[in-house]
Amino acid sequence: MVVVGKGPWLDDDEQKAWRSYLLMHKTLETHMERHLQREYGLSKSDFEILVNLSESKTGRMRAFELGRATQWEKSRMSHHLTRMEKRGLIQKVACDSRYPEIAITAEGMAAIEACAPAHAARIREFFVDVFGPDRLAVLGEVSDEIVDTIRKHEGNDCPPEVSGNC
Amino acid sequence: MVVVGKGPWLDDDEQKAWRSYLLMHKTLETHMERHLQREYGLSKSDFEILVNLSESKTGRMRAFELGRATQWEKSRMSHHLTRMEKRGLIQKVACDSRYPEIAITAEGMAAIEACAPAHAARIREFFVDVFGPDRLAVLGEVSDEIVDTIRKHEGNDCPPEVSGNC
DNA sequence: CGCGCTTGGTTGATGTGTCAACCCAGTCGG
DNA sequence: CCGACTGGGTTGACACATCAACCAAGCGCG
Repeated sequence: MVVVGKGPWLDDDEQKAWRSYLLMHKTLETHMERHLQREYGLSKSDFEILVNLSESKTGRMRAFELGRATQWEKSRMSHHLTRMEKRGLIQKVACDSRYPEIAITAEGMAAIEACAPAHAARIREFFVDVFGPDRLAVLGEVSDEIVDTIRKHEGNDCPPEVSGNC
Repeated sequence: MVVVGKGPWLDDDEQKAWRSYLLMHKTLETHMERHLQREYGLSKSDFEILVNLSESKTGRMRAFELGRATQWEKSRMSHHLTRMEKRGLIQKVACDSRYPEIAITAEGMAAIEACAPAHAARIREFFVDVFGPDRLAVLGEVSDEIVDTIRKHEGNDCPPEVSGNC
């Protein structure tokens, strides 16, 4: 069924590993998201924003800083921040006349502090501990290599566009 | 900043590996999806469906078989198949009086055959070759272990619900 | 028979992501 | 000073995912 040899095709082992990986990621992601949503009413996106804000010294960041940290497109950021503000998790505060800062609210802080321990515990249980230290270290290395490879490749396609959504 | 010790918290190395992994996955997924979308007009979801249909002997499957293969919720499947039919990639054909079969159309077949080589080449370039055979084999093993771990855990929570959307 | 349960599937409301277009304040070259 | 360009951000239309509710066979069993 699978064409072998010199072509771009994957051989059976490669195919199998790739599909195992895809299934693993989907299973893990679904599990984590459902947990976050059902127990704490936060989506993965909410969580990402709140983590970044809560880890910053001041609890405030500009939208484009969040964009750099999360790798989201700016329109997604804008939409999601609007929704989060409506739910009281963050607040847009005007500061330097033009371009508001995004501030985490007490409610937002409470939400992330409530869910963080359980979230971390799940990462440990289903990911970190199953890998174990050695294999986990290897994964970290390969992950960075892959990101570099893709970045380098995309750099070739569109050199000038840096932080826009190339 | 990070609480260490016996708690659920991740230590620095673990945190770093986990975040590298997340970034890698997002970068890779975004790259693959954009490629598929821009060059071939297919979403990742379209691709998944078409792969399954094109790999089946008859080019036809029931919706719930596709659901088993893709791990999608049934409503997502229904919505997406409706949209794909509207675009001419698949067709719902009535057969056993009740419950249509999903058949890949000539157009759908052409679409996936057109994009498959380039898609496989990208998986090879950015994933398989960066890992290399040894590390890739390890990843495959760990992935299966993780899926087992999560499945076992979820089995504890909700034993009777098998294929529904527990 | 008739009641209820399960299975496969659809529907609609709502929340979320993406794309393209736009806005507005600097800024830089003339 | 004026026009073009850039960077940060918003908007609207649309594609997509999720949830809960529903529908319609078929099955089991009293």
